[in-house]
Amino acid sequence: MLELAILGLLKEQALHGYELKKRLSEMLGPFSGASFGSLYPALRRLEAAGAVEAVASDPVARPIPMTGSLGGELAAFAARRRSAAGAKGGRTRRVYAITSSGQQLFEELLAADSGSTDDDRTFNLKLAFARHLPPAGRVNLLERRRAQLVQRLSQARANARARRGLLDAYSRSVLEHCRETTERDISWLEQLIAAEKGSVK
Amino acid sequence: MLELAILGLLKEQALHGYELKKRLSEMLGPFSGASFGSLYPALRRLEAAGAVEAVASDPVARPIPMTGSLGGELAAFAARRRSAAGAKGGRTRRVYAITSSGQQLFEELLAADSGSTDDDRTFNLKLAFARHLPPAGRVNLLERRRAQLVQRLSQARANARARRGLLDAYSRSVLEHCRETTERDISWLEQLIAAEKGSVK
DNA sequence: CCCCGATGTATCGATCCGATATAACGGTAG
DNA sequence: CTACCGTTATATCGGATCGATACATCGGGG
Repeated sequence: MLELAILGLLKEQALHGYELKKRLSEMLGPFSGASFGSLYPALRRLEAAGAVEAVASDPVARPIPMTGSLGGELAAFAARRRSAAGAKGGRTRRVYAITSSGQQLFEELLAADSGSTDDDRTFNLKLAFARHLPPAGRVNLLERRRAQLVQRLSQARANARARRGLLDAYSRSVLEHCRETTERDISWLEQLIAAEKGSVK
Repeated sequence: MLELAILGLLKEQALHGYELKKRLSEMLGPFSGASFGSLYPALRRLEAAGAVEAVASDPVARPIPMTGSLGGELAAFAARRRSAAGAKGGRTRRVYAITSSGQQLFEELLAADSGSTDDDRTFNLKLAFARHLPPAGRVNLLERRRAQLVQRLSQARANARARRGLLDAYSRSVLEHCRETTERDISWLEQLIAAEKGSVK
């Protein structure tokens, strides 16, 4: 859910699309579900829903080039002209800020269960924003994830028993590596859960 | 690339959509990029491209219910009637087999480089089919993947240095866990590469 | 001065996903 | 026997995402 990621970042400060994407990429690694082709439509959706609003078509928003006030006014004029002309691309920044209804939407999305259909990426995203969750919500998120991985693991094991011998070495290697990764994920989660409960106590 | 997965499975034996999905799910875990909403369109694409062909609208393809030849003929008739009526859903199996041009397409997709835009799932898929690759192709695949992960890792580290202190404990935990997972992936790859080179020698 | 690379917004087509509809079959409870 | 239910099976829809590409502006170096 890209919306959640966007709202979470805008919650801290108003940003424009390009910067948003950079932060997203470095926050979730390269597998963030963030590309311009999905980011800009998502921003439009959020804007249409009233969850975010454009705060300033601030042209480049950089310390004024100190050639007197004239420079600033010219830049502003140029921005207006570009905006009015329906410029199809270009460098004029569109800075978005979160609204109060966006804040609310963020809370809802963060706490949403989605009935175990929570993607791997969605979980990482939610955990990265766990600071905005109440302690009970954090534990809940971690426990749900843990249950999901445990189930996935037992299913993988049952499957491995059923098909032992039918697969070649490469397939088996992939499967086993996945199994190990899942096991490590689970023990990571258990550490986090323990830490969470320890801090509450 | 779902096409690659489908062709790889059909290479071993002719299958229908439902079975294809089951094998896909247990082959790549639950993150196989396989859902009916993408599987059936992919089959249609492959059929249109001549890479696969329907071999029999075999109704349930089960040992004939031993009531003489009549049972079989009735079933075949029912299947023909259903097929002609343009049935919108239902249980009539559509079994697909790979064609020689499909074999060729499979080789191409498996060996394709895609200029480092290879997804995590795509890599796992290709590795699972590495048996169909020449030894040099296997090493190439593994080395490419390793280079990709090494780059991802160094980027993540540079990023961590830059933003140290700006992130809360949850974000940092996610990031660090990702880093560890990537490191393990790399050492796994290095094992595979060593094994591959050892077996060649 | 002019081109190059980084910054920035935007869109297109293709693909993939989750939900849902449709339908036939096997078994079992009444 | 039938009425229902869970599994098997194909198919489609709308929406989300992706990768590629286009367009536009700015700063800096040759």
